[in-house]
Amino acid sequence: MKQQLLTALQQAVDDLLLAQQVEQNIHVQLSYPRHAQHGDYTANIAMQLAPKLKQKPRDTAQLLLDTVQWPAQVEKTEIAGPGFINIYLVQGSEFEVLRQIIHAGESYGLQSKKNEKVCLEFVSANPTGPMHVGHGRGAIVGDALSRIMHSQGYDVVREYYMNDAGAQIGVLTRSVWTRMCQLDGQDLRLEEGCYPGEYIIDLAKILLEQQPFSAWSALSQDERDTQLADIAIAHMMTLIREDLKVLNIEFDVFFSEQALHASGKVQELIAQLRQQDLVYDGTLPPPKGKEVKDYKPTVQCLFRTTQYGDDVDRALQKQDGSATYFAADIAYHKDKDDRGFDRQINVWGADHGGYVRRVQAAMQALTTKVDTPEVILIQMVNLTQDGKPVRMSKRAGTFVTLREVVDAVGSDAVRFNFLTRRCESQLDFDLQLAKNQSMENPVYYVQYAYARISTLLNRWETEGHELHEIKQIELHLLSDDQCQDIIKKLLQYPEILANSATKQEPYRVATFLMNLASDLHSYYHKHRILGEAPNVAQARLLLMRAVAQVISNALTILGVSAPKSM
RNA sequence: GCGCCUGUGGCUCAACCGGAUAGAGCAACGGCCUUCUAAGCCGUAGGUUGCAGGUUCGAUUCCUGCCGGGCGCGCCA
Repeated sequence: MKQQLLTALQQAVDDLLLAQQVEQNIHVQLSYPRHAQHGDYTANIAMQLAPKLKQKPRDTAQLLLDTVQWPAQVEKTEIAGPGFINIYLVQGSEFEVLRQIIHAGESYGLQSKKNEKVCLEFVSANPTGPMHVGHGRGAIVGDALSRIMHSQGYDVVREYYMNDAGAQIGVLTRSVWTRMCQLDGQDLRLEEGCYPGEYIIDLAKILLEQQPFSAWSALSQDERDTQLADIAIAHMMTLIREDLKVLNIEFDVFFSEQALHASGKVQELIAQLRQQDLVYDGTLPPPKGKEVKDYKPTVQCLFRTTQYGDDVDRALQKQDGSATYFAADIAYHKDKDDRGFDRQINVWGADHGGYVRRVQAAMQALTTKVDTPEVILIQMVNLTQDGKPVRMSKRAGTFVTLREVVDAVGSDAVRFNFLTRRCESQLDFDLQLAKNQSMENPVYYVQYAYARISTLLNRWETEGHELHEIKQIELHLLSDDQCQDIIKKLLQYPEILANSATKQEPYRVATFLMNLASDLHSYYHKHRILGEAPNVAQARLLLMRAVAQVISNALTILGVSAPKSM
């Protein structure tokens, strides 16, 4: 419907521009007025057009209205306020959406295949310990986004980049080995910087069960480190996968940084860049913003990222000649491009904000694609306990695991809680509050609405009644304001979902659900359904079915369950 | 110092690509369960959208400057 209106109006605008010999393209937008008194749809086009035509907006609106060929469902139009064109549909045309929903069922809101391959990378937490609450936000947003984009026809691959190479793996093996030594009875202290968490001790025990300490210590240090690292990483990834699993999150691809190094692709890349004169040997200025004691200017292999908008050129090799994290990361993103993805989207924590530009710069140099990868920065989760801030750090061992929270309040509550806010806003998460007052979580508000409807439908059937086909139902019984509000929301759901995908903002779906649930609760309270005359009951049940369907569809897309009873 | 994000009732957040009268929840106060789930509903109170300019017919939204909060700024990852 909206599309038809747009087309009609656009035609009139184009004609008008042509007639007035204004060479400009302007595309019409229709929005839903906040107040019902302003019609079913409203257009602000006249106000945008008027200055270009040197007219008064209301006059322009009139000119447009004189020529528009509206579809038959348009009852009337009016010019209002400074020049809005308000459109009113024929009574009853709004019921079409109910027919659509009942007919489409689970697929209401979905879109057909777009033939666009998207690589969505998220979580990518270091395999050095279980996930903490901060990781959870990125995990949930990324997962929800993948579902939302999938629903809109994108071909989404969900990818986890395992940082299973580099210094933190050394720290991990050192930590484990120290614990193993301690378990063997040695009086050893955990070195500065090692991971103090309990989970390391668990791992140490597992390793000692595999073979006795004597066997481990018989190995050369290199050999031992390699073996320990392999097992430790595998173990940590298992933990992480389990943590994700309880949140209903799974990945298509786990991409290993180590494998990338081993394949020689990183060195290859550097060689290739050198050939293209994109790297050079130079010195970096000392870092700004904080005192650096041991800064020594050294000659390094640098990538000319400044040519693509970065602040300084970035090092690809450390002093010892090994590749930097950045070098591997470029190779990784290049690899994704080679794998044929049309788009790369990365969900990163805000602490990686400064890193975005250099990766994009590198990708621009390598592929000429601008804005690749697209990065969604998730702002930090400020964890508090009883109102007091808790610093989360794997190194300090002061973190609250994601698992702990999920076990306490459940996947649905955690997911929805993290999805109700925009990614750009910081999030306070009080552990105690989350556990105690989980009932306040808006997810229950939404699920409750669904459960109420389910009960109604269930009772209706157990009492031996049937649900009528939509053509038998007296739809005009759904003409009061409250019904109309609900129907309008149902109508807007596909657009909300589409916007949520294009803008990559899952919170829109969550917000929509809360609004719809609010309407439902209000309606439910005000109107009886089962006790009414059969024709009234049938009509209202139809509305209920449609609402339940949309709630269920939207919850599913957010990865949240829709229980039939609570 | 520079870059990114952010500032909306006491608190947590909405407001569709700039639209008409800025909306919810929590907290406060007052009501509603012999009837489909009170995890709910209805009402009252609470706002100069951080401040100052600018662009526009029109600004919470865009631009500039200031103020406040967060994150980041070597060869760590």
